[in-house]
Amino acid sequence: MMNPRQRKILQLIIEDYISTAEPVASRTIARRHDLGISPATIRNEMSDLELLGYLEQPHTSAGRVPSSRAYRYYVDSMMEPGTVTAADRALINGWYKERRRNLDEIFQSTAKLLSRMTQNVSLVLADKQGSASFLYLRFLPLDREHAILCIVADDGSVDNCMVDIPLGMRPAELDYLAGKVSRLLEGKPLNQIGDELLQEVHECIIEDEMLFANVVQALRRMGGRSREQKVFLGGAKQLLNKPEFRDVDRVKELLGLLEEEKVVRDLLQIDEGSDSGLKVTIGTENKLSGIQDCSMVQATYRVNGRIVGTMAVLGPTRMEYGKVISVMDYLHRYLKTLFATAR
Amino acid sequence: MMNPRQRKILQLIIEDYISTAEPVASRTIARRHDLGISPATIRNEMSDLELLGYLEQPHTSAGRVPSSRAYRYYVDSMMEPGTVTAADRALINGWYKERRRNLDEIFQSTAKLLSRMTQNVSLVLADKQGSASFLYLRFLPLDREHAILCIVADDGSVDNCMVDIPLGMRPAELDYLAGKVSRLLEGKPLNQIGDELLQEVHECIIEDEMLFANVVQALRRMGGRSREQKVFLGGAKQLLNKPEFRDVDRVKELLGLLEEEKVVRDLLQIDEGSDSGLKVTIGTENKLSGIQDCSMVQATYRVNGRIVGTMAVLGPTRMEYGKVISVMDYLHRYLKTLFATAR
DNA sequence: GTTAGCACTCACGCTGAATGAGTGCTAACA
DNA sequence: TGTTAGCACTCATTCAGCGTGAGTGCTAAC
Repeated sequence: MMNPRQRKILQLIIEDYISTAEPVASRTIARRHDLGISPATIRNEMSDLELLGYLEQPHTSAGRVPSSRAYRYYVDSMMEPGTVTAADRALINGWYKERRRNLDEIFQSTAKLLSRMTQNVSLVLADKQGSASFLYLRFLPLDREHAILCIVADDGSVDNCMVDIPLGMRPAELDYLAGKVSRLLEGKPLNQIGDELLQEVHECIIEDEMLFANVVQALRRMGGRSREQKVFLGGAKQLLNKPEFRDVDRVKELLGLLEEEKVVRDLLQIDEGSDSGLKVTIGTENKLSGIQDCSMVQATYRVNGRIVGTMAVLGPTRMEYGKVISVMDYLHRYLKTLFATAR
Repeated sequence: MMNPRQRKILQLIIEDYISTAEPVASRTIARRHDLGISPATIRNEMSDLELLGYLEQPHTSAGRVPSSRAYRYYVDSMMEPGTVTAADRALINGWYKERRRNLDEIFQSTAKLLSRMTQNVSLVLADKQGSASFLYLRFLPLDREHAILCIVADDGSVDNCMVDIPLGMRPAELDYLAGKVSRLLEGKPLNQIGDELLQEVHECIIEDEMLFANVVQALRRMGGRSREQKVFLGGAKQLLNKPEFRDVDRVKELLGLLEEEKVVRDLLQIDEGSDSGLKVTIGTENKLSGIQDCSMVQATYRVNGRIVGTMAVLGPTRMEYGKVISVMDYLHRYLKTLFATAR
C-alpha cells in the first residue's frame, strides 16, 4: 500500500510538522533532508499519500499537513521508542520526595509534573470509587475547648477537622465516645455510611448535638470524597504557547470543556477490561467534538487490578508523541512502584 | 477645580467605559443620558477634564478613556457604596459550610469564590509566618506494617503521613516514642525546628533509622509549610473574558507573572502598619510594570492583630469597583468572624 | 521512474480610497 | 458669558485591488 519511500516521506512530513506547526512543502522536504530525489518526485508521492488519506491540504497552494490517520500510523508503526532523558528521570525520581504522603497531593503534583515535562495540558482523574473502608476515629486534644477529629480509613487516608469540645467534657470521655463510634462503623465502606448508620452514631453521641453534628459532617465529607472522582488539571497555561491556540476564543472553549468535571470524567473513562498499557487517542478518534484537533495519551493506575486513577496528557494532534509516550510510560511505571511500596 | 457638571460627566464616562470597554464619545453621553446639554458642550467639558488629567484619548478621533487618576477619584469620592445582593450573601454564607475545616482549603476556596463573584482573577496569600508551634505527635496504627504519623500544632493544623512500622515494634512502643519526641519538641515554633533539635530527636528514635527518617521528613515539611507563604490563584480563566486581554501574548505575560510566587508575594505585601480596611491600587499606582493597566482590591486578614493572609482581586483598571469592593468588604468581615469562631 | 518547466491557485501583504466616528474650533445666539 | 450648530479636520477601520511568492499539478522530455 505504501512503499518504503512514501513511508519515509510521510515520516519526515509528520516530524517536520510536529516541530514547526507549518504545512510542509515538497521543496522543504527536499531541501532539509537529502533523499536524492527532486521536489517534483516528492510531490508525486505526496499526492499519492493524500489519496491514501495520510495527508491533507489546508488549501491548494499550501503544503501538506498530516491527517489523524497519519499520526495513528506514525504512533503505531513508525515512531522509534524514544527514551527518557536522564534529566527527566531525575526530575521524576525526585519529584515525589516531598509530596508522596497524601493521595490528593500526589495526584495534584502529578498533574503539575506531567504538564511541565510534556509542555502540554495534563489531566489526572482520581477515581476512588468505593475504595476505602472506615477503620476508626479518634479525637486529638488541642486545648480546653477544641480537639481535632481524625477519621482513619483502611487505605491510610485520613481526614481531620477541628471540633468544639462540649463544655466540661474530659479527654477520657472523648476517647470513650470515639471508641464507641469506631466500633460501630468499623469496616464499613466509607461511601456506604448513610443515614441509618449515622442514626446509630447519634445514639452514641446523644450528649452533645454540636459534637454530633461535627462528627457527622466529617464522616459525610469523607464518604463523599471517597465516592467522588476528583479531576486535577495541570498546566492550562501551556495551551497559550501552542500556535494552534493563538485564538483566545478557542482557548476559552477548550478550557471551558476541561473545567467541567463531568466532561473530563467522560473523556478519561476507561474501558474496564482494557490492558494496562498506554492509550493514545488521536484527533478525530476523539468522540468529544471540542477536541477533535487534539490528541490524548492516557495511562491508568491500578492497585491490585483495581483502577485508582487515570492520567492523561492532552495537546494538539501535532504532539511530540515520542516524548510524551516515553515520559508517561516511565512515570506510569514509577508510580506503580510508588503505590506498591506506599501501601 | 472640577465643577458639578464636570463631575457628573466624568462619572458617566467612567461608568460607561467600565461597562462597555469602548472609548466614550461626547455624543454617546448626550444620547444615553439626558443632561440637557449638547454634545458640543460635553466636548468642551471633556476637553477640560483631559487637561485636568482625568481623561485620555487613545487617538485623536476616538472617544475618551478614564485615566488612573479618574478611577482614583471615582473610588474615593464619587462611587456610591454598593450593596451585596442577597444572592451573593447567600453564596458566601453557604460557601464555607463544607470547606471550613482546614486552612489551605479555606484559602483555596476563597480564591475560587472571589473570582467567581467578581468575574476577575483572585489571589490569596496565606502568610503563615511563624504562626504555629509544635504541640505533639502521635502514631495512629493502621495495620501490622504501617501507621499514620500525625503532627499536631497549637493552631490546630495537622500534618499526617504514612510511615512504616519497624518490624516487630508494638503500638505501645510507638506511643512511648511519640511521647518522648513530643515532650522534646513541645512548644517549639515549627519553623525553628532545626538540625540541632532533630539531632536530639534522633537520640529518641535511635532504634530505627527508617522511622526516624520518616519523622524528620514530616517535621521538616511541616516546618517548611509553616514558614512558606502560599499563594492561591483563582479564576485565571476570567482573564480570557476581558476585552483588554484579547491578545494571547498579553494573557501569557500576566499569567506568567502571577505564577511566580515571589512576584505575587511582593505584590501583596502589605505595610504592616496599615489600617485593616480595603486597599485599592489603580493602574499606574502599581509598582509592578506588568500590571499597570490593572487594578487591585486587597484585604488583609488578621487574627489578634497578626497578619494571617491577604486576598486580592485583580482586573483591568476598568473594574466594577463598586461590586468588587462591596463583595470583598462583606467577605472580609465574614471571614473575620469565621476565623474568630474557628479558633 | 524521474524531473524540469510551466501554468495555475491562493494566502498574504501592501496600497489607496471610502467611511464614519470622533474631536476642536469658530461664530452666532440667548 | 455660557451654549450650541456647523464645519473642517483627524484618524482608525474596512475593503477592494493588485502584486508577490509559496505551493501544487500536469506534461513532456529524459
